Amino acid sequence: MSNDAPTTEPERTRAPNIRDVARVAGVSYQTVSRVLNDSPSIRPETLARVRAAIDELGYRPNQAARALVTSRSRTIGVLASQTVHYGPATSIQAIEMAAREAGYRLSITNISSGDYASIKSGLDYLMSQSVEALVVIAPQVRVFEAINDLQVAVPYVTLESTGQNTQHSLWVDQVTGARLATRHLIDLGHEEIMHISGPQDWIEAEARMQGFLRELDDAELRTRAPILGDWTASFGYYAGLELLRYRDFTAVFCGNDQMALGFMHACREAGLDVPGDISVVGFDDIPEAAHFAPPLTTVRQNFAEIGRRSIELLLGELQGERDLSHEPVRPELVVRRSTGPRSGR
Amino acid sequence: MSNDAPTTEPERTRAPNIRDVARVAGVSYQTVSRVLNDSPSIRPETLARVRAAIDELGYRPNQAARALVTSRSRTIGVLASQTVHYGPATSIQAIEMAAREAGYRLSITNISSGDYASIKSGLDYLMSQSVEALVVIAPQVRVFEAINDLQVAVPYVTLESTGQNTQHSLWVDQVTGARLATRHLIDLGHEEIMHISGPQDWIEAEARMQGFLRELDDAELRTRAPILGDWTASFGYYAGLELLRYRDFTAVFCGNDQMALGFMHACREAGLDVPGDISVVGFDDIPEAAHFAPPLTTVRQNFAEIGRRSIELLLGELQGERDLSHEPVRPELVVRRSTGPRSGR
DNA sequence: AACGTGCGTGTGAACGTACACATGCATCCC
DNA sequence: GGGATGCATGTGTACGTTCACACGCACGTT
Repeated sequence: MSNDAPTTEPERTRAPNIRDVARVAGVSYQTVSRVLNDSPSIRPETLARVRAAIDELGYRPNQAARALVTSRSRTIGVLASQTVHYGPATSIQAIEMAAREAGYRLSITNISSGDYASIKSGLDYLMSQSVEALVVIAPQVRVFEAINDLQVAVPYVTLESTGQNTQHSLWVDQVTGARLATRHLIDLGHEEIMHISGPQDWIEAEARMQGFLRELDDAELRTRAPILGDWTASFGYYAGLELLRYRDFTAVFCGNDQMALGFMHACREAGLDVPGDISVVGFDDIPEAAHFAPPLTTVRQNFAEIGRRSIELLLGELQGERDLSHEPVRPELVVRRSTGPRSGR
Repeated sequence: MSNDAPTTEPERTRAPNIRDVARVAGVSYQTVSRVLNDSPSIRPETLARVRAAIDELGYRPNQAARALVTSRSRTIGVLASQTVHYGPATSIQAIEMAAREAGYRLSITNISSGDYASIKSGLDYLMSQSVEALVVIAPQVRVFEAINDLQVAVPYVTLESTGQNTQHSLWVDQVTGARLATRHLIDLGHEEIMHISGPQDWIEAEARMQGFLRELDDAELRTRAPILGDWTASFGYYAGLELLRYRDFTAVFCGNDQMALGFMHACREAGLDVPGDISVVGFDDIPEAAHFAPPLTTVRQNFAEIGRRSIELLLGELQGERDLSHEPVRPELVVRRSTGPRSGR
């Protein structure tokens, strides 16, 4: 009763810690810590002993303890929307790889709807993860409000398209991309050109629309109100059915490839030939675009590059770099078969 | 010199902790902890005071400290591949939402190539995050090896298609899905049917192929070696160009919608009509499939459901539930315009 | 009146790591 | 040969939280 034999079986199946490693290696735990953090002043022999002990025990540093004491979470937050689409998905994948390479992990949050409450709750969640930085791939207009309201104090990057707010944004020159697409249609002789845009609270959509309108303006062609879509093929289809009832245009510039696909579907149903009767241009160059019927002329964006650069920018800022200016990411026109000269009709 | 005035400005811009909250609320830190953990025995008045203090200070619990002391990371790992595709992306999104709802966060790792080293390193990374559970959306054959080699001790779920290994897998009845698709072609009178499958180390691809072969077998039709693809539209296109040189078949069942798209592209180039000359069936029902030319007959999978169920299963296992059997997720045939009766030729 | 019982709250550990500092020892220079 | 310098390693402490336990008090029971 007086002895509970406290020394027997003191270990459960607890994960080994830094002190266990030290004991096995015959050094102090601090030396082990030094090995883990690549301290320069370690004797090669000691280093080897510690390494051996780590392998023997299958030791893994406890990230929680490390985060606690350094007060660095080594986490980058991603506020995303529509991640099932090719563009965001590709960027996120590149972000994930770049972050992992730099020793950061990712915390991704999808906001289902684009309303303010949903954005705020997503942002709130990321903050509760104490992310060190933030990448926004979402409708940004409302995100900016939320970032202010929640007093987000970490560096963040959004994809911004006009090169104005270079402080927090990765400059993707979508205006030029849209101008390229529009110019291409104008060069083919089209004078009545429609635009089916993305949702207006996406800066990407807004910039593409601006590029479209400016290019038409420069060519002194008639501009008309773009249709506000939602990025989906279905929207492109139904918008097409509607628009083709009047058919007072000979070309369409779609805000992304999916909507272009839907639109071309509507053309087929209306008995119209693409590009014989109507030319169609998309945006993004998703891998499927080359296999649409007909293969789609579109504007290629290097989404992976965008993802990598985002992380580059954030990491720079985390390391206290001041000058965060950068070259814009430039899209590129890919001409395929969905565009042709304006029909003589 | 003797006084460094140690009491002045003791606080930097440190985040408030549980003790700061306690001080403001006039209670002990333990009481604050109880509020945070929804302890039942708290006087309503005290609760309100603590809540007010939390709001006033903008306090957020430190997850690292919490993880350290509870030795629970509240993280679920996702080992993924090809996340830019619709299916995985949709499942992951559902997983993310279900996990977040349950108070878990996600750690997603993409493996770029499917080789063993890459898988192992991805898995290793997830283990270093001390994930509590694991979802695998990747070529699984090699993943199983890696899981054994690394002695993964956490519950994990893979998408498995045959209902054999119900211990660790979510049963998605893709065999039946493939049989549905094949049956549909047979019912239309086709007797020479090709199959372009996914990569063989994906269990999904394997199961779809099995379903295809078995259904042909039951109908006593000739089976031939499927083409082993890589899920991409481009592969479907080039495979199509090759296959159509002989054209000793009247229907094709593709392992996913993208390959079907590419195949139909090849048909157009070869001057063949779908479904007039050749019927095509896909798999997955991506949102774009309804707008292909022609709209694609395919097998719908509820990817979101799969994602939710995965988490449900894992959470159950984490809470010590023993009986993890479940109903299989059943795919469903969606007949559109890419299939038709065998031509009389 | 003495006793257990429950509720609401407080006190002392412990989790595993990194940082600041201290120590022992060899080396160097004048 | 003695002090300064550098290297390799060890000791205390803090990070913010939860858990096990202890405490005081009001209540009902014996």
